[in-house]
Amino acid sequence: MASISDIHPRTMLIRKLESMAPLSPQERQAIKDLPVRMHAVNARQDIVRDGDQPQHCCLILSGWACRYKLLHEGKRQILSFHIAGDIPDLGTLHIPTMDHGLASVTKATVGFIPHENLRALTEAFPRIGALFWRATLIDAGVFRAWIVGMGRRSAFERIAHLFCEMYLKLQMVGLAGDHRCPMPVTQADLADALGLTSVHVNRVLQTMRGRALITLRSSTLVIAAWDELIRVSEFDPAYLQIDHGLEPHADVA
Amino acid sequence: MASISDIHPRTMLIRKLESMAPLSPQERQAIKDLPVRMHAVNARQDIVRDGDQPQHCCLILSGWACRYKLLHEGKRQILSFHIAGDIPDLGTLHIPTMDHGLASVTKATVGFIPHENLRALTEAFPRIGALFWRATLIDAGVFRAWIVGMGRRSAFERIAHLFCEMYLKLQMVGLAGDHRCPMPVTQADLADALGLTSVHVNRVLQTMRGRALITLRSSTLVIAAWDELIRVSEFDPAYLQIDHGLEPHADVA
DNA sequence: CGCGTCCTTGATTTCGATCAAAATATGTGG
DNA sequence: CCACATATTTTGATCGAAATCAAGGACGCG
Repeated sequence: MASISDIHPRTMLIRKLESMAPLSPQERQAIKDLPVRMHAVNARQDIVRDGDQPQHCCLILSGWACRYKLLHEGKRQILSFHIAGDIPDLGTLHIPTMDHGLASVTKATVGFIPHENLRALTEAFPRIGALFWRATLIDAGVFRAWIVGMGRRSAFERIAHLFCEMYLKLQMVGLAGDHRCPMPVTQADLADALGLTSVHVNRVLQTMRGRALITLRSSTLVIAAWDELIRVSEFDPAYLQIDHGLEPHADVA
Repeated sequence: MASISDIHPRTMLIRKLESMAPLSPQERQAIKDLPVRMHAVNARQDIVRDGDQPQHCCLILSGWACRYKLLHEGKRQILSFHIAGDIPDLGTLHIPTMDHGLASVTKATVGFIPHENLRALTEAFPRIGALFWRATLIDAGVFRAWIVGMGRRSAFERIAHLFCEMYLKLQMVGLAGDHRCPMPVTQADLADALGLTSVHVNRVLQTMRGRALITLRSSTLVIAAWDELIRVSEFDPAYLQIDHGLEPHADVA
């Protein structure tokens, strides 16, 4: 039974950054010294609102979150999904006003870290600053992948592509494996993420199940035919910058 | 008659950065000292290819460029348009392998700046590093705006939105004004940028002309009904981070 | 002035949207 | 643990925006 106190927020951050590049003991310590204000949020709650000028960044510790934008007549576009280890609003360090909202998808735990401490951290340890920058660049790569999907892929291909993407993202932080991962989103959420309607998402999912490509029940996705999903969606994981075979380089002060 | 030698590459960069934040004399000087290798490219030529690992960044000095991704059966998705002052591949400083291509749209002049010099610059002047980071964050905001458009806007609204976006981007660097700007793209380019077909773009443009919203002839866009275009496309310029309160571009010699 | 690129037009098709309602989960308080 | 309320998924019928296919026509440009 996980409770807030079981989550070690700074460890989560260290693990995430070390999946990109090794950290020195001093860097690790500086991260451990960051003040993090823990916060539990219910499903479907705003964490940061469109137009806000937050003075802290939000580290996701458990659950899923999403960025979104609301349009006229209740239309919504989800811009990205975020999982443990992500800091979706890192950009507020340099762009003060949010041009979109950040909300929980599921019940979630988030840690708020004041801008001033993050700034002090990146000033004291420019390599950490570079990793933060790199994280936002990877996010941008995901945005580009979504643009490609929305512009040039069918509904079927888009859904398949998103499943591959989320599976790998979850796998990176140890939350997926064996072609099985959490997928705690409604079909309406998927629709809002992929530029479709929930009715159509439903029909495509049935096709996928019918072809025995996936199962998706009680918020768990099982990808029965990984290669096939990769193939039909032309999924190339390069943009996720998964750093396999990361041997710890001892040097680089 | 502008020739390569008339373009002052470092001045372009200084002007761009100063549109985001004022620079100190030392910072300006360091930028002036950057080595820039000038290069003229014809229309529709690759500048950086998908999969490349460039050792330099590309500063656009004149003309238009675009990022793009190719898919099966010749499908293409344009991911962004870039104009003078942009460094579309700044991200290669921290993400070595390109996950998309960069090509000229028109004849263009570009300046290549070695990574090592840019890295030295950002190490010596962290504030410039922050501005570079900020520039990539603004790019990400544009990606998000495109996602919203492709997901939830009609063809008409998408085209209108893009026109507003490009007009303001051009205005920021002094290349547009009076609701008139260059728009040197084919209808097929627009289609590939917006997830449409050129046939449909053509028909929507005719509708726009018919309603006297725009004229678009010989690569020049005139927006006859700015407010109307803004309204129908729900265009909110916030994501472009246009910093009013600094006069547009007092010439920096 | 000829040729390739780009734009335009028409006819037809299709993928996904829309509208409406039923069936099934999920959750909550008593 | 059940009963009720709410949210989500599923199904069916119809519609519509944009794609596709196919030809002409216009224009820059060398």
